[in-house]
Amino acid sequence: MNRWVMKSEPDVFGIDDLAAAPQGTDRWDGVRNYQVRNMIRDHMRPGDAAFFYHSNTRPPGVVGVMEVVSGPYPDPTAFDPDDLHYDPKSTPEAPRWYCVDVRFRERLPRQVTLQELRECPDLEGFPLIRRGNRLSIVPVTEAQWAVIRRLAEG
DNA sequence: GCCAACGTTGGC
DNA sequence: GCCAACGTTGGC
Repeated sequence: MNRWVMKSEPDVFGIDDLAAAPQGTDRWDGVRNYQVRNMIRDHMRPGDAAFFYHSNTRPPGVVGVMEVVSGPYPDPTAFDPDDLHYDPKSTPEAPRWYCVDVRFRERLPRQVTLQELRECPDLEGFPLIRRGNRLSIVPVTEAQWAVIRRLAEG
């Protein structure tokens, strides 16, 4: 089982939106970065756990936990000319972009802010807190997962 | 709203 | 294959 942090802007799609979705499940689509695409396509599997991270908000940070509930499959939004994430270079025959379904598991007892993550000595080298990191999905080790969980307990 | 960081595009 | 221009992300 792999562990991840997945970022989304709460103004666009936040933890509350996921919790309110049917069965608490929704498609994590719209990824248009090759590094992130590769992580989804090659390493995400059903049963993986993921922190839900609110980006581009004040304060940014980890707010909840979800579970990957599908294998990777071609991102249908890439095929839809009316979609914001339409990419004519991706076709059903040769899909360029991938997505997974995720299910809401829980809200954390309290948000763990980016600042707290940065200030935590046990998280040194964690890619999420690297300056200039722009990947919307980041792998998390079991140890890092436990540290973040503990921070969320307050 | 600003701007640093970084990915992508396209001319050459 | 280099690199400048441009667009986007995302913290602040």
